Amino acid sequence: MDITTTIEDVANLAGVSIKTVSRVVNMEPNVRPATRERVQDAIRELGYQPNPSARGLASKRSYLVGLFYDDLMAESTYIVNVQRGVLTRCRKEGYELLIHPFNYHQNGINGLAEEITANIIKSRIDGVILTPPLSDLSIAIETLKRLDKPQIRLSPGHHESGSPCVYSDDRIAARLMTEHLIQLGHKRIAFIAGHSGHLAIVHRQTGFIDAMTAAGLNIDNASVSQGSNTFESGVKCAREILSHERAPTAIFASTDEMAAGVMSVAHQLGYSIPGDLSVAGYDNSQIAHQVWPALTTIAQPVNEMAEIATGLLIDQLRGGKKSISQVAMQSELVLRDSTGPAPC
Amino acid sequence: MDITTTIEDVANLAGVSIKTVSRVVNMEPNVRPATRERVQDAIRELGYQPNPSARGLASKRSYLVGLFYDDLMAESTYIVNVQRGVLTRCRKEGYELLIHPFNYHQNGINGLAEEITANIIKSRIDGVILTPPLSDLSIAIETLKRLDKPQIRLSPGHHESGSPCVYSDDRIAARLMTEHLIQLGHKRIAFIAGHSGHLAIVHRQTGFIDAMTAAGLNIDNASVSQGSNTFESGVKCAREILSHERAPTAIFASTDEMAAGVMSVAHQLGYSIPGDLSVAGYDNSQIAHQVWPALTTIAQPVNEMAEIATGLLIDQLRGGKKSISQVAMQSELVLRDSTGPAPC
DNA sequence: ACGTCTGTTGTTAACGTTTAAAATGTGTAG
DNA sequence: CTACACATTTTAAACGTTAACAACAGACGT
Repeated sequence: MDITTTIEDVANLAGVSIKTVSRVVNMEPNVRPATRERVQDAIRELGYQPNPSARGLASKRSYLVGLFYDDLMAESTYIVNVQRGVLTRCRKEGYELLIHPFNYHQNGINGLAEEITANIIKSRIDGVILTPPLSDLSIAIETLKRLDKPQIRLSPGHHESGSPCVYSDDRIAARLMTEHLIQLGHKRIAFIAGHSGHLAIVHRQTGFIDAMTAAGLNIDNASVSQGSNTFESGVKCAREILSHERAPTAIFASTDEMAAGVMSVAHQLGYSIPGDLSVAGYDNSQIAHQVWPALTTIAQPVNEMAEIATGLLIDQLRGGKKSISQVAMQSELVLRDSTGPAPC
Repeated sequence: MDITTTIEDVANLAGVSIKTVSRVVNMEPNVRPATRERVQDAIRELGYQPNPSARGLASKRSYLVGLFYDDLMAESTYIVNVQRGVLTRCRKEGYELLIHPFNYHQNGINGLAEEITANIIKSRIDGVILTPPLSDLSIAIETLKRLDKPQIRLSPGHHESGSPCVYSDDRIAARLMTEHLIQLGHKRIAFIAGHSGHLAIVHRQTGFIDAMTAAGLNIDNASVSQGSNTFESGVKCAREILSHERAPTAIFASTDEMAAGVMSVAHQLGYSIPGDLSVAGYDNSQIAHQVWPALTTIAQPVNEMAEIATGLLIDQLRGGKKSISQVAMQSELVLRDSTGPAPC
């Protein structure tokens, strides 16, 4: 129970050398089952916890993983869930998590490389989990490679880079959502794109276009407007979209925040949702439950993806199987009350 | 620039012993300015970064601080801002942050003590930042004291415990908000309380009662209803409150999420805000901007509080001034468009 | 000039673990 | 019964830093 119990105490109690204790602790082979048992008993009895600093010094590992994300995303449901998933896995595997938000919009893209380098050198991180939009910046990927830091990316789609990655295909999911709207009879559907620095947004837009094209529906200039992921930008876009003479009967916003902005405007303008206008979002954020009616959206299994990614990273750190480098996960269409049949 | 540069390399380049380099790195006294300069040049030239594991091993410090919070709060704007503030200060001071969400609702309050103990022993944390509602549980405070871990609390009000704390007085701020509503001419004001496990909520309710009593306004049973901090609970309470024959003309919800729930119901029932009904929240969460009209609320300087708290903790860790143990910060009334004059 | 103090620098031994190499046992084939 | 291979265990030397103490230098009072 004492925090100052050392490997030597355990060795003495078990009547073996410290190296044998080390073997047991690290689950190394070549320990006789009986010995292993004896050591484990001693560990339990003394409540021994290996000293991470000593370990780190001797083995040149820190048992720390870093979560790198865009500070602008810090408040998003996405990042919070990633944190949760990563933490869950870290605890299981005996790793700790260091969170590192980045502010690369001020210093530009080169500043980012420097900032990453500084962070890696200063912190003793063993490996990095990269989240969007950082995970889609080759400068980030390459910088970490140059520093020889194991990394795993969470990404909105398949990627050629060959760097290990857990992804869900946003293009397919966006297509799914659009098809849902089309099935409800909507013909004039508007899409609100988001921050173009996010690859996810690009994929979602492509998925929208895929579905529209496949259904033979018209995509004119007015069909796609440019937001920036935020509620406010959703408001702005909606004002514009709904001011047109032949306004769409459905709006698919590429983030839930923007969709919430759309709904707010729609209510103000007297639209009934989904009677007059269907609204769909993407991400299954908290806000999707906090609007009325509840928002139809796409849910990625963020928690699970983060857990899996962390697992893969730790495998990599343990020098194990580098084979599995790309894992695909399925997003889900969550039908709620903000979408309904097109008005006649 | 090489990550494997050691203190010895620096010592050789500067022509001094490693101890002198150590002195310079740790800003210890008794180094001649000229020597210090020479060492600093060498450090710069080699891009030397002290090895944290070696440091930790020798000094029994880890340069890691832990942020302990309730996992249920993980998605709140509050916790996100605390994370940001803490990180800002940690970076300045050369510390790293370990985030530790706790799930003590399943295992009960005793489970919490064990969980904290396990976390402290396993992780090499030097000190802990406790956030509400953990910071108001004496079991948490006492457990850390027993483990001899320096701690600092972020709290919604003054506290007798004597443990160091940065707080903003929620009672006073809630009184301020209530007075604002009273000044607008409201006489029937409803208060929606939140999760009673949060001391903040209790203080906010007391502040509400303070103001009502001081103004000679009636507080009957119907004036205070019981929510649980969430949007959904706000919806539930609002349905009830607004179903009464003499419904209030203003509702003060003790969290923004609940206030947003209230607004959603009010819109559905055809109330105009703030024409027919004023709504106020607390926390200045993201959602306060994402409702229409924008929500009048109370803003705590969360970022700043977290920074200061972290600074105090690190001072403590450095063995410095333990004198300043309670810092009070001012919350601010943020007037937006959801509150207005009472209807005649 | 001498000792003494004070500020500066150096030396040596931890700190608790892993790694590499050496030593001991244990079983099996000849 | 011996020898050799192989599994298990021990020993000794890192790892890079700080802590404790020793040594040295120059300033100062006597």
